[in-house]
Amino acid sequence: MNLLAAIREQFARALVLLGVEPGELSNYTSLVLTSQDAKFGDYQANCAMPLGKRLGKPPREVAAQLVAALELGAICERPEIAGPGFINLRVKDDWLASQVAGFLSDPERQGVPQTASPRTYVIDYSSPNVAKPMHVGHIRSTVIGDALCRILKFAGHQVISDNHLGDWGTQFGMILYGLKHFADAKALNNQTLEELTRLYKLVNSLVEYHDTRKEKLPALEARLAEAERTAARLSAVSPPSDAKEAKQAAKKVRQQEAAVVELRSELAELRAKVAAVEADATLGKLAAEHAGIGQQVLQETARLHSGDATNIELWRKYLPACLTEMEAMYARLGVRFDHTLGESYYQDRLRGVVKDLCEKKLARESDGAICVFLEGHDVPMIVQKQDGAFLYGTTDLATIQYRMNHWRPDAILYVVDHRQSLHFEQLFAVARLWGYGGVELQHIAFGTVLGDDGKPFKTRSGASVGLASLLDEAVERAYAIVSQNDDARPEAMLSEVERRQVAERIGIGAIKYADLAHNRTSDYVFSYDKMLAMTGNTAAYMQYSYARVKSIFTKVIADSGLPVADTRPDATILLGTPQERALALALVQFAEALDRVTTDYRPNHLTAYLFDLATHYSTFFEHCPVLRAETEALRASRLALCNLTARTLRQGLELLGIEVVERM
RNA sequence: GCGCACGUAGCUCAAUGGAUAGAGCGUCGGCCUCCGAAGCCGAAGGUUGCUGGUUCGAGUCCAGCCGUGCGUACCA
Repeated sequence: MNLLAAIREQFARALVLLGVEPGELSNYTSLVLTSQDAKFGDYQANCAMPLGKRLGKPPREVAAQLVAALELGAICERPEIAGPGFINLRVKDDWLASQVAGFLSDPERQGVPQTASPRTYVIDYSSPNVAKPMHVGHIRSTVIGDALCRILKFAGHQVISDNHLGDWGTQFGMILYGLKHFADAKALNNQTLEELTRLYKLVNSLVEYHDTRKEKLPALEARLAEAERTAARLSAVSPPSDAKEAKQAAKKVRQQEAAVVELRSELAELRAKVAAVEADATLGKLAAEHAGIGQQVLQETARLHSGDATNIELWRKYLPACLTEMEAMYARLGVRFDHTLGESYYQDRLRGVVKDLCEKKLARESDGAICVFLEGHDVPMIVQKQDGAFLYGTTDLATIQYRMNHWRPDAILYVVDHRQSLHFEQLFAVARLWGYGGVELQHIAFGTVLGDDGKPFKTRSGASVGLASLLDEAVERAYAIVSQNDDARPEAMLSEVERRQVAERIGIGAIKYADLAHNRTSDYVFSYDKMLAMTGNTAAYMQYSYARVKSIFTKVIADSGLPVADTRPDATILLGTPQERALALALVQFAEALDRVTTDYRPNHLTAYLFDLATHYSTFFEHCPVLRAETEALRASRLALCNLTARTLRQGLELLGIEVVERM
């Protein structure tokens, strides 16, 4: 059971007796919380203060009435009223003990209830572009989305995971252009994917080159000139006599000068990039020969969309190589999807979407494009370009329509970079106007992965880091750590094969855990050293904690000679020390942690819980001898606590998509 | 310009409108003839960017300012 939920139910009953309307109950029951500080008990109810205000009675009096109306005797000690009207609750030791004992015969769920109101979720995550190698930016979407799928499913919801691949957009137009102009037939045959990647990168850099020369550089030069003029003007003005105004004016000058410096360095960077292309004999020649490449790429894309036979055939022929590569990556990450319906899947529905939007007067022509104008937005959502091509917004609308028709979900979650929040705001607004008001549409936004310098994580040369090499590096470092530790033992414990397996799990786990442990909405700094640290809130530490618990059972097996060293499901749990009690309470609160994750889709609540559980276990382990316990009954009880801790750690990590190791 | 995020210990980050804002790393001090010390026990470290407001109660909500990042009509 969910202890917090059970206590809240009791409070709901009591609140009704005090005259609170059923519709307002949750305003008050939501103020029943786990205590931040153990000295205030295990749970606290803070509802007497607002209720007292509402009823015009002293809060402490209301608290006393609530306490009198509560029927929590089976679960809690007599509630205490403290301060202005806090009601502090302490869970009874014997109730805790019997709950925990019950978990022993429930290895699948450890007392975590299935939700009473199951919903159907579609979770849209990962969604890489084909041919464009997956990079560090894809990891968060993939890892967070996968964890949310696992947790919602475990909670008893129906979950449909869908990988909405970018397999139909401009990036494939680049491949098409590359195939037609730069392909090496032999390489294309033998090393298809490598060649496609090469083509993508080549075309992309040429497009970038021309775009920079024609658009970005002039724009930046204009901005710089403007900034320089403003700076000159500001510094020419004589300072105002008023001290405060003078200070502000001086500050403006400083800011403007700083802006000029920044723009100059930006300009120098762009010029250097252009110069680098021109200095490269091959690249420079290609750039000169393909001056209109940007437009041409868009035309290739448009031709694909309009059903051009050649482009369709090339697309069919070369898409599979891209997909195979992705599947290998997902296999390594332990991520799977129920569906992989990419953008291409919806291409024949796009025309109909636009037509329908026009007929319903939601969309209209503007500057040659078909747009949906939305109240409160300066820019419209464009659903069809001047050249007739559709955009990802169009595809996203078609996708919503498809998902609603086929799966009838209660919620669709999009696990996508926060930079796309404007797009989703518009998409959801249009979807609601279009008739999909009943479904919960949520952008599960997350922050950028940064390097040590606080800027988006890149290699030293400025390229984005490929996902494969990222994983390799983490696993390599994990291997070094595992080997070093094992070598430091009097006698090595792990075989080479085992070391490799452990390193893979620790390395991949480290990356996933670091991602999940941070509040998803904020950016976070990527650091191998931090994520692979054996101390602190890391996957390695959690895995260590698990292995350490398991080692007790290894010892039991060795000593007793019994093949299975599990605890008896009928063991009695004894909670004679504060450490045992704290551990038992932590075990019971697993359900609450999962609940917190599902209410606002934040996996970091689960990592925080697991770290807390591991810490409670360490304290328990330090203070309470297990195998050398004073009595046989105490030994059985403590072994049971160890067993349940191991199970909860394993289960919790599994819900995050992280594998444990039995020893390391 | 407009819009959206964010600003918390030296660093990396938590915190559901609740009591004295918490962890880890780092620093300092204790604890291994004893189940994995990758640990435990303890100390130091904060005007939660600033100023107001709402509230019995604000890191959290509102307004204004300062700073950072991102986005802003035909890429995704």
